[in-house]
Amino acid sequence: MAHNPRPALEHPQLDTVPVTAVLHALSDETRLSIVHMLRAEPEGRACGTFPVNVAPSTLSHHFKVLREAGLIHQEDRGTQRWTALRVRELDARFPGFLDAVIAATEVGSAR
Amino acid sequence: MAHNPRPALEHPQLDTVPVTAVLHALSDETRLSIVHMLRAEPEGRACGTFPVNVAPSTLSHHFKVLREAGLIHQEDRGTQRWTALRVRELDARFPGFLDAVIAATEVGSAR
DNA sequence: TCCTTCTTTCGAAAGATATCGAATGAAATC
DNA sequence: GATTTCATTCGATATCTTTCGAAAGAAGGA
Repeated sequence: MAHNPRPALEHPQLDTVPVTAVLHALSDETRLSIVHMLRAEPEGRACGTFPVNVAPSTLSHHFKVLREAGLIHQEDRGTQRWTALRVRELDARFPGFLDAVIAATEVGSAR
Repeated sequence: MAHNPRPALEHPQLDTVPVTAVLHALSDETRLSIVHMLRAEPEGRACGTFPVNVAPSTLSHHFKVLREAGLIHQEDRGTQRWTALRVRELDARFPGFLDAVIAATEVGSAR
């Protein structure tokens, strides 16, 4: 059997993403912590390197939600998948939003 | 039988509300539209006067979610319940957040 | 007191979500 | 080609959400 190459990942244009989808994507603790980490690393990082307390399959699910909400960009690099925040596009589409969320999380007595 | 007075409504301190709860509260279209309307009316308005497409019991549920997330304040006035956005407190706790969400909704090709 | 108005609670149903383990797939290396 | 690594999909489950209609409760006015 011939090997099929990995399917291209879909990244929606931010214009087409409902604001509610973005808010929903961020309303989960695990996902919010991922966004928070990515905010501090503009280069991004590999999926498996996030220190989260869920199984790999669950983590994969969360990445899918984040990607489909337009929050992250992912690309394959060898056996790993590189993940980065779509900072510029997000700032353009939702001015001030990302910063406000990050700031709110940092103050965060409560997450 | 003596009539019991209406129970006092609980309004959490914003310090104690997880950011994720706020995000979740806003991630529903109906609730987001309510917040949007309230943003334009600092005095607030009566529960029943919101032009939304859900049954009264459903609307009541949404108000509860918004209230418990610290987004709105409610008080009884006669037979009606007056609802207002907790703008000042929200701006203090989550600087820039409310404005960013409202702005994002207004641009809103997609909600 | 009776009736109307406003809103909530209750019970129930349908749908979405987070979670995991096992199996699968692709890339790189041996 | 075989093996290892990285990440996903699948199937299953438990929980949470949204939604409604019916019933109940409180306030105010007739």
